[in-house]
Formats: sequence, structure tokens, C-alpha cells
Amino acid sequence: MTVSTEVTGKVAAEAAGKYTVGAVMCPYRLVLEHVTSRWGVLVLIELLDRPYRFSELRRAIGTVSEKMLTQTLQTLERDGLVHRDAKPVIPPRVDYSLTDLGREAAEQVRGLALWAEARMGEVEKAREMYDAAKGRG
Amino acid sequence: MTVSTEVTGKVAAEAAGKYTVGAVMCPYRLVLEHVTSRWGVLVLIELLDRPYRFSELRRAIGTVSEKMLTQTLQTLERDGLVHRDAKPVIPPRVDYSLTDLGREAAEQVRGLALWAEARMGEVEKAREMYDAAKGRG
DNA sequence: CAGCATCCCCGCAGATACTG
DNA sequence: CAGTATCTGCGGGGATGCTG
Repeated sequence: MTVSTEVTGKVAAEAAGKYTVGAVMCPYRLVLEHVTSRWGVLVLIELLDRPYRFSELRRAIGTVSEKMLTQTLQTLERDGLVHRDAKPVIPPRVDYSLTDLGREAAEQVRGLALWAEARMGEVEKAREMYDAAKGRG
Repeated sequence: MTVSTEVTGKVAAEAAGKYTVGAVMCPYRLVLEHVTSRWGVLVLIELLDRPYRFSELRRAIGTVSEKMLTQTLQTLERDGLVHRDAKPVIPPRVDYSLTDLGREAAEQVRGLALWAEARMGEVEKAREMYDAAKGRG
């Protein structure tokens, strides 16, 4: 059916060529990695609620370093998913919000997060069973 | 929504064990990182079509090393998302398939992949505009 | 406040060799 | 075929200090 097959088919096709991990990757894979990245996921979900200022976002996420948040926001802004609004005031004030494109991505990501939250208990049980089975040999 | 990343304590750290990915974090975050991981995403989407044998999956994805595929599959199996069926024959034959839980996750992930594919062009245009704006200073 | 620049560690991930 | 075991690099990402 599936576009998913087509999608991964493209990945495979890319692999057949002169693909190298560190170098240029196809745009599709890149945007996917950006939105599924460690901090990208959390930023998108936060911004789905409302716009945030930089350090407000930092506090909301809680474990992200300033460097990684900056880097993540720049990547998402470059991909056209996040809008950066720097106000020329002192002290500086910068608001981040989702673009229409970013909102689409964020809603997909939120679906994933909601699933993870809902099924977390079952996953934990599965882990315990797996570990117990391994432990007994 | 809340995406608190506060550490839940030593229990989480110890439970993660050798499967720890990066820093210590709550189980919810862990599942999310597993399914959004570089190879986890591709494995889940591939398995959405049908069961795969190990090296069949390796060829289908195309760029994944044997080591990373093994590691990814073990993580997803431990989380109860992937079922491993090792047949006692020579030469060995191992089939991987999605569990019901895994299928739910995979469908969410596919949604993300489909979005990325559909909007890839717009993202590329956004990147060009961003780079052009930066280039002009 | 919102970043940028720099240093540096460690763990992800690739390469290689070996086994049941 | 489907893995394990081991070595190694290099880059992700944290810590720190500085700027507009």
C-alpha cells in the first residue's frame, strides 16, 4: 500500500548509492530526524500549547541545556517549523511559536507522545517480563 | 501537554541497566526515544508491512549495520513492541514481527513519516529561504 | 535575557573477527 | 544465518565563560 513502503524504499535506494552517514542525507530523512530528535520532540509538543520565550521553554522542558535548546530551535526554524520573533527591546525578548507546517508536525509527534504516555505501563510490564526471562536464563 | 523530564530517581536508572540510552530519564521518555530512534523508526515502519527475517530487514533498511539492527530489535523486543520468533533449525531462522502494542506505535510513527514525505518540498524551500536570508546577512 | 564560543568527555555507532 | 565480542573514532552534548 503503502506510502510507508515507498518511503523506506527511498531510503534503501539512497543506500544503494554513495550514501555515507556523516555526509549529506536525503531531505526526507533529515526532517524526520529533526522532528524525532531528543529535544525536537519536546520542543514541538511544548509549543503546541502556546508560544514560549527562550528560557521559559528551557524551564518547561527542564533537562535541556541552553546550547542544545538553541541548536534545536535553530534547526526547526530553518526547516520552517518554528517561527522566531526577536523583539528589539532591552532586556532581549524572543518568542518562539509553531508555523502552520510546524503545527502539523507537532500534532503527529504529539500523537506519538500520547501513545507513549498511555501505554507506558504496558511497556514497563513487558520490560520486567523480558528481564525476568533473561535473568532465569 | 506536560513533558516533564524530571528524573524519577535511582529506580529508573537501575531499571534501565545496560539498555540505558544516554542520560537517566523517566520510562515515558525512554519508550518515546526508542520508537523515535534513528533505526527504531525505520524498523517499525518496515514491520508494519509484514514480518521480516533478520538479514531481510537489514537489506530492506539498507544503511543499518548488523550491530545497530540487533541492538534496535532487542530494545524494541524488551519494550514489548516487537516479537522475536527464533526457529530451532539449521541454518538459524529468526522472524521479527510487531506485537499489538508495537503496531500501535508503528502506526503513529508511520503518520510522522508520511507527513515528512508529504511536506518535504516545503521544508526544503524553507531551508533555502533561511540560508539565503542568513547569507545576505 | 538570549544567545555565541570554546573546551572536552564519553558513549553511539561503525569495523572487524569470531561462534553456534 | 543470526548473532556475540572487542576495539576505536568522532561527534553529540554538557560545562563554562563572555557579549549585545
